[in-house]
Amino acid sequence: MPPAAPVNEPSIIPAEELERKREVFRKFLTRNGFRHTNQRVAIFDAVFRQRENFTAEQLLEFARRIDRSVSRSTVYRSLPILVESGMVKEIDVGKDYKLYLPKTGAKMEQAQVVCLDCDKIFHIDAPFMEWYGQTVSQKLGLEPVQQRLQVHARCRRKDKCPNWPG
Amino acid sequence: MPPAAPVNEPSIIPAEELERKREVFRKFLTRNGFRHTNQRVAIFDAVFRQRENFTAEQLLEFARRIDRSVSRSTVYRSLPILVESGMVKEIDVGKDYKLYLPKTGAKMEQAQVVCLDCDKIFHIDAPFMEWYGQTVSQKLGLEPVQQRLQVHARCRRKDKCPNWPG
DNA sequence: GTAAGTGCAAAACCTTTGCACGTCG
DNA sequence: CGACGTGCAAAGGTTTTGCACTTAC
Repeated sequence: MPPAAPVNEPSIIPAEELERKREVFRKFLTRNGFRHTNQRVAIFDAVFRQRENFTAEQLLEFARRIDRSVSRSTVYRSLPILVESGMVKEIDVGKDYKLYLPKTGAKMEQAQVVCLDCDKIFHIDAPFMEWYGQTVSQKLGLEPVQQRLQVHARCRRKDKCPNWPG
Repeated sequence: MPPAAPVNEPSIIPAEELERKREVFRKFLTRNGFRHTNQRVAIFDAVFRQRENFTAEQLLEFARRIDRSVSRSTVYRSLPILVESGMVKEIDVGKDYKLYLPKTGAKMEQAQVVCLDCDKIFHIDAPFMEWYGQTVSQKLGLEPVQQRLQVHARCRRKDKCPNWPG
């Protein structure tokens, strides 16, 4: 059961910063031979109106509020580009859908604490993670690409969960 | 593209130890109100003939060599029981299928290093992982259930990968 | 005997893809 | 114009489920 649709909130990011990010994205597209389409911009904007992590399906709904013509295919085809651009983070916590998150600022590596009762995800800095990935990979003669540290936990009683809505 | 079918190797485990494990499993079933069926035993035996991690589909094939009547449904319905019994470990490395592994002896927490080029998975002791999960969960008022640390890396040239077949 | 287990095939679910049309550059 | 992008619907691939039949206890 994927998370319900998010509420359409105004961007957390100051207008000027958003504009700057849009410009970075535009340059990324051009530089890599991608085209600058209305749909991609709508999806991009939808991403940066989020303050929580969201699913592809949620992003579709959100982007459609900005541009009705955005289709599911385009969302799914755009997400890898957004991730590749480094402006969006993709998280896989072992559920059957992936989660996405706008990258604001230069964040360091983070671990996720996933509450199995209320599905809330906490993001926690884990600076040692990168070091660990490098060390271990090197020992095996491999080249580290990415690492992830996830803790699955329970709040037991939903109303006691620090992040339970309400 | 899921891994190819495994080769049917004899059990790594000494016959007597396997017998003992079978008994533990039998008791687990009885104690929890599950029934002791031929199919479950065949699946159990199939698991403990493996020395590498395997998919549900591979397990089906393997179990069928022991008991032709084993069906896909039964494999998928048995795996959660095997995992719950603590005798089989389930690993999710972000591919679209889960991996399973017989638990031999009392292993400590392990991290996985996943080679993105050859799909090989290395299991590495990471004793600090449990400590980390507890510490972080406690800070959030949650009860830790499980944690996982995964490093995704590349061997770049397949023939150079320490685990590339051949 | 009766509740639990099983096999089969269909369904579920997110994600990907083929194809014809649209549009950016 | 010509290649890249898009929408739609159908396909993909693993895992789950409904149902009628078996079987363990």
